[in-house]
Amino acid sequence: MKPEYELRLVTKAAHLYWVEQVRQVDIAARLSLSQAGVSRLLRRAQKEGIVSISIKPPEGTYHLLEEELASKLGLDEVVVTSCPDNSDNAIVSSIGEAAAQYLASTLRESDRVGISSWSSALVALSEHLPAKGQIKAERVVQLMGGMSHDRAEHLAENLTLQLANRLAARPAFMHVAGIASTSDARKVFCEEPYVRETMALFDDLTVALVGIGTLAPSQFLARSGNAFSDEELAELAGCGAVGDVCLRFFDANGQAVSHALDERVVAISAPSLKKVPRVVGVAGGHQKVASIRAAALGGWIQVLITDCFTAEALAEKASL
Amino acid sequence: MKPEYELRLVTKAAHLYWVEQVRQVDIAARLSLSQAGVSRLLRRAQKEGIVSISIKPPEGTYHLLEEELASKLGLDEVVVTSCPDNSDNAIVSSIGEAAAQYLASTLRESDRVGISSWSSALVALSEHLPAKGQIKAERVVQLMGGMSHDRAEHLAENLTLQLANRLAARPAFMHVAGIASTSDARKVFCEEPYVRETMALFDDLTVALVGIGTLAPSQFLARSGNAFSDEELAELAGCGAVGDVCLRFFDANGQAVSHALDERVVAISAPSLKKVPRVVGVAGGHQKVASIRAAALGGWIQVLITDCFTAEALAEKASL
DNA sequence: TCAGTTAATGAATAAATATTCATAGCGAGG
DNA sequence: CCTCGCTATGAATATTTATTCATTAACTGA
Repeated sequence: MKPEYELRLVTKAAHLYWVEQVRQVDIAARLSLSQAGVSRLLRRAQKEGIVSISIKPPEGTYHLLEEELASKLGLDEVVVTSCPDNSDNAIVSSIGEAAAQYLASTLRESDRVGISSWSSALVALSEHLPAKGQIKAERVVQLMGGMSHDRAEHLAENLTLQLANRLAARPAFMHVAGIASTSDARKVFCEEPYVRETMALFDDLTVALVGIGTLAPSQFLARSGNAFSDEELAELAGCGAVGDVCLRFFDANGQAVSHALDERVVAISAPSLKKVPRVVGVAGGHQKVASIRAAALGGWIQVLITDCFTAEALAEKASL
Repeated sequence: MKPEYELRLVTKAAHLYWVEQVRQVDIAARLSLSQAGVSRLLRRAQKEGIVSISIKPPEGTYHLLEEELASKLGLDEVVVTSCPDNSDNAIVSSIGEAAAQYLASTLRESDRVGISSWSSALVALSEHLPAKGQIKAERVVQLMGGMSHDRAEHLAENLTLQLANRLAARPAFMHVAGIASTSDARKVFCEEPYVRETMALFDDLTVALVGIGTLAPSQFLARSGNAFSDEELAELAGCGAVGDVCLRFFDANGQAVSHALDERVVAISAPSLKKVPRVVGVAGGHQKVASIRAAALGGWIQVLITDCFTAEALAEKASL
């Protein structure tokens, strides 16, 4: 058959199928060939680029950026939220809400959820979950100690509790400070029955919700009074550390930085954290770009929820 | 659920499905919903115009023009061929070839094919059919008399014979002139056994291949010596006739023009012609635009095969 | 608060599409 | 002229997608 007429058939079939929405059997009848033949014509039309299918993302969605980040950072999924401006307030609120949506649509009743604390984004997440519990989980497990020693904020416990309530899940608390004064003190903490019980759940989690920290303690964290000192931070920086997840620090490529301070942290261990099937990092802000990138590259998180400004910066940085 | 996140899901599903070619079940798994849900998201994506599918016709194909003509002229199918220039030679050759392709891909072995003659495009059609007969028909039936009275060309018979040979079909000839000198003479012709036999087949055709004539006899037709005189043509024109199929004349809207000359034509009758399920008109050239349009509007043909220049002119005319 | 209505959901099923397989035509090389 | 391998084809089948249906959740107006 003349190639020109063949092309005409391909084009016609493509038009009928994709534009006029005609079924393949009907096209087959009209073109006097079998349905299998039409299927083949259509495959050819795709291969030869006669049809082009394009997705135009609605305002406020960023699927290309998400794809790009997921592939460049080796993540399973990236959610990029639109955000009115790049202030920390706006970012925290928008990614918190998105994270809530993400949880709402992916959480199963059988999930055992770990939660790191000291993150305003995670607080926002919890607050955006519907209070009426149609979204459920089995357990909500606090991943790091968080009790403030000089204020009665009990922030980490509060967050864990609130999340557990909203998810109609049984909570597991740490009830101790996240940073012990010495490694021996940490050992003592870990011997506490509460803590042992909770830590026993770490290897059985299905999801973890974590913030991603930078070396400079966030205002939030500083206010809690529960952070490393400037000297300690400087020492970590000297070892190449750029950020942390649950106070487990890593360098710019995500490689774990081992350091004596590690021994004072009362939290899920790096190996246990890496064994959690789905770690969801919720973070945004220009000061966090480097640590987010590192957390992703190092495999500390599988899912990233961030805002469009941070996402842009990450994409730019990743493409260098 | 927040409409923004919902949109994100729709977009994501659309991207995965149409760009990444992921199966709905796999998308469902990734998005944590059922396959039915994905199907619904995708439907929404189409409805809301998030996906746009466009067909870009390869060089030399004219599917939009074909669609337009088919709908405006009320035809089942239109084939528009590309054509190097708008000379009659180029047109006849290209539409002849296209018509051959069309026949090749739509003719069944059980088809009974009528053929009008006196048309250079039909000659080209026949010549472009592969001589080795993989395309077959049951019968090839001459629809009009065509024997020249002063030259031994036997053109119509030749065409019928050639077509029958190429289609491995049994031919049925008229063996008389297409225009009798008087209506009585026509009656005598029609009593001829040959003619009666052939005409008996007219009501049982499945396809007819016809040229479309203008009032000014074509050079081809004039040379055959078998045409109406200038006075007769003027008379027809006076009745509003603009063209003919098988010497059955019609006006600009395709309404049959009845006239005494009708009684002298030895050919398939207008009613019989209109009963043929699929009449394929093969014609092109700027002088034929009006008669092609009329033939289509009057329901004389169901399929039109023409060139891109004529098609453009038809589309322009039809949109007025 | 509660019945009545509407909308959303996924399992089951129906419909549509892709693939497999057996067959037939065609060209190249004996 | 024949045989081999290649391609093209449609019937049968497997896979994938759309729809139906029953259930549940959410919303509305007493």
